[in-house]
Amino acid sequence: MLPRIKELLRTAPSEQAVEVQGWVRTCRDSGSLCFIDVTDGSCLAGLQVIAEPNLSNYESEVRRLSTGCAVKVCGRLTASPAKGQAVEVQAERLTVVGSADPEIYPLQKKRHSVEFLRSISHLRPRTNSFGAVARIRSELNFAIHRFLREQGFLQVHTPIITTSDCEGAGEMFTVTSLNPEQLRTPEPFKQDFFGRRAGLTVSGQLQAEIFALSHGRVYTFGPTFRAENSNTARHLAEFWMLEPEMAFCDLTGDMAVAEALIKDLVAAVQSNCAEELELFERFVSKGLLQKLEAVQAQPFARMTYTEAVEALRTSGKKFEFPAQWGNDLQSEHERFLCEEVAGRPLIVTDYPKTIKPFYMRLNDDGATAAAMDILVPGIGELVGGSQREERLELLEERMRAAGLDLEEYSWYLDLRRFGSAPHAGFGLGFERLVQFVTGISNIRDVMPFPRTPGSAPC
RNA sequence: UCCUCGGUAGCUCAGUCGGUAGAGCAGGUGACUGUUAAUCACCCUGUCGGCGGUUCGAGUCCGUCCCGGGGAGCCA
Repeated sequence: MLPRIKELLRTAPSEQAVEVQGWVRTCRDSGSLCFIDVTDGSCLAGLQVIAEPNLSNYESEVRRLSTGCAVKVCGRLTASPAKGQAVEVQAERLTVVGSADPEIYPLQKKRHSVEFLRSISHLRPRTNSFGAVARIRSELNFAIHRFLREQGFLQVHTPIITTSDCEGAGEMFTVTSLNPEQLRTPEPFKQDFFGRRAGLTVSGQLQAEIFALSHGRVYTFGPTFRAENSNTARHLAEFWMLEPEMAFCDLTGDMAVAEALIKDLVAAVQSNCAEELELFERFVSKGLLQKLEAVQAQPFARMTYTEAVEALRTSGKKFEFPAQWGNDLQSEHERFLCEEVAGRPLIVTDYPKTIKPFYMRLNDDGATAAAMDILVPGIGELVGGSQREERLELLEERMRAAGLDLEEYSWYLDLRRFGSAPHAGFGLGFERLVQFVTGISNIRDVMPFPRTPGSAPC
């Protein structure tokens, strides 16, 4: 395969023959020559192509090139005499592979608003910033698998179509092969494909627990679906979630893995996507690089829920909803604790059992659960996790209290009947991680094809 | 879903007291031997989100619906 622009930019120029295929970002006609900035998506910087009138199609095609055209360039890699780039390509042949009518091509050689780009999700990956997001996203994806593999984790492919509702995780999309008329019958799902109601997964946790209790350290990482009518900058109806699950692990071990993971992932982007981070530092989020440095510099801050409530009540700061033990923390509370009290990622632990789902392990105080949330500046909750209740009687009690049918979850209870072991895990919102690392404020701009209430264009 | 602010040229926006709309950028044509969001000159650009109402007259006022931003709830 031909070397990509990312490699060519690092190659010492010696008039060697090269071939480049990509898209025109800008084209400047300066009298007797054209400067064409070509990108192939491999990196942020484009490759400058010099086209002179000796090209056979100079007047007919080259001078008319515009943003978005697909081109193939054959030429020689030379040292650039001007500032701005070390190397450039002296074109010997330039073929227009696909034109892009500048009268109607939506992308211009100027900055566009993210709202406008969101309306053309099929073209926005061609822009500098969305191209950079895509590369960082891919880097983070790879780093997740690499890190967990290094730590001895096994990846489990948990089902996308599921019949078990991970209570507390949100509304499920129903999956059915029935037509709308059949759905109006009294008990429609008995006639449905699976003979019972099925839906798109809201979490792979319960199935991950199965493999944690056979393989020790496992993770599931895939698309997750929530049919919530959430209209915020940090929720999607379809998103990616990483869920590690570890046997013989308590909440302390759970937090240690989550913290080490986040630090490693941030480091991977810092060393492999430095250009992209600089772009976001300059144009998206001033202070981003410093914020990421702060992640590495010291251990994450930690406090219990009870301490958090106390800190909020004695802070002297006025909140729209005053903190009160027993109520969940409000967004304003989380922001204050994380951004102003801690000034770095913060882990809040041991929430009241009444505001947490049935599977979280009851603490010895009988009032709190072994839960932990990792809050990060600018985003809020990045990770939610817990030690799971491994004691059969206590789990059954919690399930009955939550009004769940124990028969439905008999397989889950079997895990406690046979060879039960302490285990813990967490869920990390992948898009929120991409938001945190890039400083991009709206989650719709870190997802290639965001799905939100009323919007799923392509 | 609730609160709030918006929707005017391809994009970003201005538009006063109700009197049939304007700027920058982009685009077009030309000039220019090294440009970096090139520069300079000239030119083009409108269902003022949709529907209904008030009025002699609505981009402007009223109602309603749609779409978007910010905040909240739910959570990753």
